[in-house]
Amino acid sequence: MHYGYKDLASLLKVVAEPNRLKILEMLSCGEMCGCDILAHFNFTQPTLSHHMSILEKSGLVNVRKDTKWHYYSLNSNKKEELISELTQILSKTDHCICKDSHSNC
Amino acid sequence: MHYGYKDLASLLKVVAEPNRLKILEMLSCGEMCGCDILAHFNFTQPTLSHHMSILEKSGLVNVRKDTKWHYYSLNSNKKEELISELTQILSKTDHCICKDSHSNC
DNA sequence: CCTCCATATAGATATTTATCTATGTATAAT
DNA sequence: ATTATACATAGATAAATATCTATATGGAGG
Repeated sequence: MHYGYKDLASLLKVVAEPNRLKILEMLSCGEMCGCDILAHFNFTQPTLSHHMSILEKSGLVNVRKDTKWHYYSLNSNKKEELISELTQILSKTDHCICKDSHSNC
Repeated sequence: MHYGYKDLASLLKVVAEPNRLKILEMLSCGEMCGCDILAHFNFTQPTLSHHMSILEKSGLVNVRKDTKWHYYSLNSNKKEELISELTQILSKTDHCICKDSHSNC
């Protein structure tokens, strides 16, 4: 159920990039194909392909492939999961590492 | 009021590191000094110093310096700000870039 | 004054990563 | 068939960064 530090950090790294943040914001409005996304950026198509691949592998973005076009959309479940995990790790909880018997704090 | 993509990405980068996530979780339980934090990790003291410096500069962590010891604590306002900004950018809103007249999506 | 302890700084290194150019693949249209 | 379009892959490069060792700073206590 809960992510480890490494897994959550990996997911946060996906989001910790200005261009990917902008892409995610765009997808929050609805499905878009790659070429329409690309039109909003100054970088090249292989760079977008790289970013979309990272977003896809993270699970934050889904793809629907219709012949030539790839339609990308935000995975709301994964988005909620990210925010939930981040919120919990930054909040005082019972299962905090400081409540651990191995801890000396 | 709102962060730009670059600013939010910078703040997310601070959090997108497993050791810093663990530090922040520890601080969510309350104030801790550097040497107590260090005891929970396998890396060296300069490495902790590096991580604490990043956390401090980001505003996510406050420091209270009492002679030899530095007591670190979580800045709840900044934490809330981070979660709020991330939530908003991933949510369908009126000021989304897709509503921009310069956009063609 | 000298020694321990907590923290910071300097400098080096290895890894990651965002970007590019060049090219490949697959589908659509003429 | 040929050309154009959408996307992916390969390989190179420059920048960022997490870590280390070595050393400095500065307070506490004998």
